[in-house]
Amino acid sequence: MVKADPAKLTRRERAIMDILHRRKRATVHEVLAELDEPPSYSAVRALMRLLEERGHAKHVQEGMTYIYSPVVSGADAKRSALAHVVRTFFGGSVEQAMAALVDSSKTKLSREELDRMSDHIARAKKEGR
Amino acid sequence: MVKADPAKLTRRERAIMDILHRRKRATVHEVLAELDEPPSYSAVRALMRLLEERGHAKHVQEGMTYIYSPVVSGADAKRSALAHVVRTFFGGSVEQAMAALVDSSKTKLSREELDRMSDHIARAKKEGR
DNA sequence: TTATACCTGCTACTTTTTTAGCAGGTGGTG
DNA sequence: CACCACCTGCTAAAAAAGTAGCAGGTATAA
Repeated sequence: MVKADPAKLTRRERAIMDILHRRKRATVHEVLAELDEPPSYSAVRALMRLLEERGHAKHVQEGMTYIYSPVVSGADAKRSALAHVVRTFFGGSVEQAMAALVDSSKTKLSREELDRMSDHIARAKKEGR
Repeated sequence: MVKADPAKLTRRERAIMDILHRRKRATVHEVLAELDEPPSYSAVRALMRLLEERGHAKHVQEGMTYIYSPVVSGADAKRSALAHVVRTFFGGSVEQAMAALVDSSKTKLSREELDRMSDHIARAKKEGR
């Protein structure tokens, strides 16, 4: 049932999909501009066509150009990407993952952000009861 | 300076490295057993040798067999994997990532876990102040 | 209309990845 | 010792990925 398994992506394909997820939507040129060691325009185009064919991306036409975006919804992509990291690097422990998340960026988190995070957890506690 | 950039991993290489990260250490057989659509024993062996050659993995010999493990420290790998997900799927917002983390597994998080998570945030607040 | 500057589709080629299997070594067991 | 059951190293070939460039279409402006 899972047609577009992200684990099956090629190196370049993965790089491109990451960009699409980051930007939500992008033209071939935009993708090309963000790629490391960028190949030719033509090569990127071919890959994006392939990604579409395999069900990872889709496009809409706007004027003459194609605007690509990921086919899995943002929410689903987020969930599965997080789940994969939690499973692979944190032995499945959400708690440990969260701790790492808070610590690794300690300096960058404002008081307000931390407050909102507390709230969020408090809410989860209440709902989960 | 970064010799072993995880973004440069091949599809199979990535799958193997994920297993190594998950298990911390593994023999060729153990890796083979966890691979989807497993290739031959020989193929896995070749890949693991390659991974080592390229600086992603290392091995120690135990008796007659090699035990492989990732070369980057667990802590570093965790950090960079999380950072990548946060950047790619959450526009760099740690807060949003955390919210997704809490929500996506709401049912599975025990009261105790949520409490410890709150504590962790509280501690970060104090330290960061 | 003609030229220019975009864009996509496609095909063929090169390079890298992925794979299998042979060669050879080590240790245990009868 | 001779045999069996493991293990790794290596080579070569198949398969997949990555790439370039030609063909052709559409809009815009002179």
